[in-house]
Amino acid sequence: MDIDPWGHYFPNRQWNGEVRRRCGEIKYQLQDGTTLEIPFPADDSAPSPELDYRQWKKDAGTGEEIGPQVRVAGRIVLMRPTGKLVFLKLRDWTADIQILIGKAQVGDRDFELAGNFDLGDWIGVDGRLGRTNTGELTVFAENLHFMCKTLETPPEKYLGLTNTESRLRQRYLDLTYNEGVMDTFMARTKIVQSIRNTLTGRGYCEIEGPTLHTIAGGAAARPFMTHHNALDMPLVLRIALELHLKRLLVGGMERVFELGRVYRNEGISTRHNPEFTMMEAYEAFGNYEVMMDLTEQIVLDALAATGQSTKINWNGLPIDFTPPFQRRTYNDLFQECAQVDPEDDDAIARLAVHLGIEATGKHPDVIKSEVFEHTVEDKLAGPIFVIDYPASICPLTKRKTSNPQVAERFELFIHGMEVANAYTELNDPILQEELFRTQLEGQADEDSMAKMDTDFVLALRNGMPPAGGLGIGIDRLVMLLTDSKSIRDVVLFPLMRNQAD
RNA sequence: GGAGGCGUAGCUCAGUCGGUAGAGCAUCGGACUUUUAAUCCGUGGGUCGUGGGUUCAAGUCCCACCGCCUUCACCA
Repeated sequence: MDIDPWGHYFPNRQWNGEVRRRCGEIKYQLQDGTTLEIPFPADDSAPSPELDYRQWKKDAGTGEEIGPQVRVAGRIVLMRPTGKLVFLKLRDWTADIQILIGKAQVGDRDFELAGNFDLGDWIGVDGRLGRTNTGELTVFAENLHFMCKTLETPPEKYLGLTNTESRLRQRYLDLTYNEGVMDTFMARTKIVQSIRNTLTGRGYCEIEGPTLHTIAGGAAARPFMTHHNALDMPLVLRIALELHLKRLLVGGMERVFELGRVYRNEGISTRHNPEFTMMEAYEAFGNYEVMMDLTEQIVLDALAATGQSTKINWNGLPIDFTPPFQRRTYNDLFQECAQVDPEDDDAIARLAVHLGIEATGKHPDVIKSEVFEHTVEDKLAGPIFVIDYPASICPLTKRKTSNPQVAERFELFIHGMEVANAYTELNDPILQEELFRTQLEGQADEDSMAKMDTDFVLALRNGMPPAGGLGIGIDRLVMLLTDSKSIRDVVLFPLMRNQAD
């Protein structure tokens, strides 16, 4: 075979999906020179079940279909050779399209080439768009272009690749051969793009902060540890975006956000991956009320960007995103779900013991928070903003002027999942230093907050404008908007252990 | 880390009471100019996750380990 299998250049390619949309251009030409319209809707790629295409063709008289000249490229996912004809199903990331290769039409040389095609090969085809006798939209090949060979056997043509481990370790096969996988990840990019558009549309600028930190701050999580050789300095991977974005507020970036990866050295589950994507946005002169409105807008825009209405299903459960989302105070929900007076620390401690929570030596608000997680969070079908948290569990949040025991914070819950977390940012350096110090007491060394971030306090001493701050877990939002049960379905390459030999 | 499930051909899966390792698809060879998971004829393909143990004999029973899934724990 004198065809270079690795070097064919194939410019000006049209996507298979676009080619399929052109099927309305096909004319059925009769022998007397007149033409008939093909009796299919222009956007319909499948034959109409009511119509017997063979019979229609017979009734219409002998003639031929003349479609536009098209050029397609993709991977061969199905091959049906029948003597001197070969039917292929060609797949690109927009759609599948059938190719018909006839020996008389493409010539001996290209037909010999077609005889060497394997499932999984990448090829390009020049030809005319038309319909076969059964009515299927097809490119009738005139020239073949061989692009790349696959050396591995593809998955089973009907059942696909179902083994979970193989799907994750060989995501490229999952993307190509399993229905809906590509759609989910395309939806993810649309959601991410939509979030950027929403924020930049409101005057935000996007920045890239450092991922290597000397102190892992902005959240309570165990960090991954690493080391810089030339500086002989221990470093940690960031667990949140917060503290550097606030430094930028100090510097005068009045609306700033980052959308990027954070790393937490903790357990793995259907809702946790060690590295995940977070979006944090900070708006000077805003507060948590402003951030609630922004959160709604981000979610609604993302729904629109993925072509969905405000009423969707997740995991068989309905979600109604019709704004405004419900807003309930922490204490109200506590009273309602835990059936205990949210002000009665003793009663809460008794309930904690009853629930099997270790209560001794903990701050009453910490106990309250754990009781809240046990009794309230699972019941929050949402979308619901839980607002006004106990101040002592919110070290980076501004207190209500009317009640310093309450922090201006909200979390957005949907079906028990925490999707967003936001507050009116604390910009009092004296109080911030004091709260860091309080956090230090009784905390284990590996806990990230157990280090005084004097550099951040110094930043605050230079004056941070009052601001609202918002964090959204992108992976969880994508899970909800793509009806995905597991975070592994929305992370292209989730962390896996070394493969067994 | 605890509990439960799973691991057999490239893929999807059977494998009985412990007694010669099986099927479909895919591969390879042949026939076929309108197929739709094409069809028909023929063909090759295995360290049964890894390592031990019991036994005359282990894919099967026992132990340890590796990996994946679920669930709990952990998790601002």
